[in-house]
Amino acid sequence: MDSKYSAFTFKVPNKIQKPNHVNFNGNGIKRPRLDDQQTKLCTNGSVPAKQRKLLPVYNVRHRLIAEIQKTPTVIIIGETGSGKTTQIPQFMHEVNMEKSGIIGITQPRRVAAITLSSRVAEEMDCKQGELVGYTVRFEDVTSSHTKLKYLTDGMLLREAMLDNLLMAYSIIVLDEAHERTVHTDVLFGIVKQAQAVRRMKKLAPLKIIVMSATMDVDHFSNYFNHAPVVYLGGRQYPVKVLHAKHNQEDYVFSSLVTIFQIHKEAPPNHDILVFLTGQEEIEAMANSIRQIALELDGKAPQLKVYPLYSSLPSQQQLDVFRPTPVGMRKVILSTNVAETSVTISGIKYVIDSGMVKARSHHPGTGLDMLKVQKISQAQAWQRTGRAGRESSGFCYRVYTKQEFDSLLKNSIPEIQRCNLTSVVLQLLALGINTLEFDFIDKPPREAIVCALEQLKYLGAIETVDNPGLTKLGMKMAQFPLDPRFSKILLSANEYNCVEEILSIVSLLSGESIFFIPPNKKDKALAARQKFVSPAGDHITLLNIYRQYSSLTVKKQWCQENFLNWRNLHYASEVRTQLQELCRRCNIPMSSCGQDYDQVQKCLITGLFMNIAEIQRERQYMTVGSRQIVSIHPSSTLFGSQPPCVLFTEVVQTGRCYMRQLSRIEPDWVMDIVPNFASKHRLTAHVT
DNA sequence: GAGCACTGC
Repeated sequence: MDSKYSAFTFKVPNKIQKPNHVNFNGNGIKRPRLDDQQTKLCTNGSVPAKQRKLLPVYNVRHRLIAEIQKTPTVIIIGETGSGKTTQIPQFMHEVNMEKSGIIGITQPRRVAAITLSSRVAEEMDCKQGELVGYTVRFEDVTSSHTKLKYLTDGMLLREAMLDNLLMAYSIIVLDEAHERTVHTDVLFGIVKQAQAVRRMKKLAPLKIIVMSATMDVDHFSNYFNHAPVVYLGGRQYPVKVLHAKHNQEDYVFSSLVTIFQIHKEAPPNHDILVFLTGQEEIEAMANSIRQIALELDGKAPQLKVYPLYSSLPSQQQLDVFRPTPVGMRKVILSTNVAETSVTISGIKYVIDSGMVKARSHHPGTGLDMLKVQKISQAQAWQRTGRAGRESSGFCYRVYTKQEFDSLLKNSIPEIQRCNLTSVVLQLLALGINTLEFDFIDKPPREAIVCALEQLKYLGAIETVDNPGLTKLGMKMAQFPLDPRFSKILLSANEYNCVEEILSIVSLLSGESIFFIPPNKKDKALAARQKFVSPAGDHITLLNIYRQYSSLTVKKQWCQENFLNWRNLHYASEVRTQLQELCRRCNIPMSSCGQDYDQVQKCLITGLFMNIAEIQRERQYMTVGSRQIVSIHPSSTLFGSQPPCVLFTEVVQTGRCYMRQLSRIEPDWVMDIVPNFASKHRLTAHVT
């Protein structure tokens, strides 16, 4: 019970019986509708039917097609439920707009690409992979007959690296553009350039369709040379928005109080979705709710509480989707996974804490920060919309209208707050200097220069001022990895440990394989102890992977050992893919057996910028950027104090924590990267 | 001493 929320958990039952109430204003706050002055091609929106003909977009298909045919680029703004993503590609195909090419429709997420493709294949009465197909990592369900291809934006970016004019496509639809993922943002520039070059060279034209749910369309339109904008109505039910009347000091507490205000009055089976910021907060609130609900026994419907966050094992995530038993109420406590990635039916009430945990990158120090911060207005509306998917609903904002008005209109695009090393390398592979790239929103120049400097250190480019790719850099760009990991993999043969590095890099490039349930922490840690190596986290990961891959019945073993099967399985698929790429690069397989020093030395070839030396009791300083850092409590090295460590990343939460680390010898650094070591005066603890 | 938003190749 050492959680920072534990005190809170016990106070709540007393507090809640006092007249402690969050007052909400409900007077006429309406979602800003699409401007009625604009051409609105669609109005109808209430018929709940499966058939295509009843989708709002169907009635306007002729005008829509005419509009798309007129200009090379069109922006389509459509509300949820307009049917734009499934129908518009079909309409275009019906009039053979793609001619001899194909229609590519990008999605930010894998599942979306797969499910959309399967729905459209069904509607067109064909098998997936024939006329309609999809391409995501590890899965290419397309054939030479495929005309409608749903794919992740990252996948299209990979394809652009083989052909930057994207000649296979005659139409590219960039869907969910408002999400502004790094990949979508880069694609904006790539397709815009491909379209211009194809026109200039008199090649087959490329039509671009940008689909978004945002109202802020001028930005997109201006970027694409004032492309026309088409508006589509949706089929969203009205949601009544209520704001807190007074400022709330504690969004967690206010959310909790609001849950019970609703619970005491709302009819059973009206489910509640609460947006919070992270695992610990969610689990703590789940406990509070369960305790309070006990005291309400008989006075309100029975409550079922479901935490929801992405590191939850799949089975527990699936529980959320089971229909609520009659006479009961479901309360789902979710991170922002429920904003876009996961859709739950039956939600009548949304409680919006107004907060989100977000990662931001600081180019100068190379540090990442994970900070709870205020959401944007667009995000607030996205959350609100989750209450109106099947019928009208309510959204309780645990913050005032004034606070809402003071929020940013849109979230800062990812490209302006992430590490750009990968992007810069990929653009270079496309022959583009990032400093000159036509971004819709430019990332800070400093961030680009830092990325170039890092690539120089890794040996991927000639110089920062003349960033031509080296032979090594070209190879690195082929790997779907952080450039530092690509470098490590490409060095592995020198250290005779390609097998081992393949495993470690695959595990590092996915999500955590450990699942530590808050109530069984001791058992989970004891289970992990069986794999722990004194060398640190990287070798511990290797130990786990070696055992995992030797087993035939893996799922049960994972469960017994508190390991996340889904993530381990994913890592094994990554590993297969990387192994194939190694084969194509003529890297022979090799293994160092138990000689783990080889593995550790190899890791230094890519992570030498991430070395820290002990300064005093439990306090470390990074060698390059001179930052004070500590060992993250999740590390197997937490508790020990090795003089010199190599880490995978630093994340600042409260303090700056190094995550995924290995103990190393300073001498190794001198040998492997002598220039770096002497430049930064590595203190080589001579004994 | 004390903590892990979310995607994606």
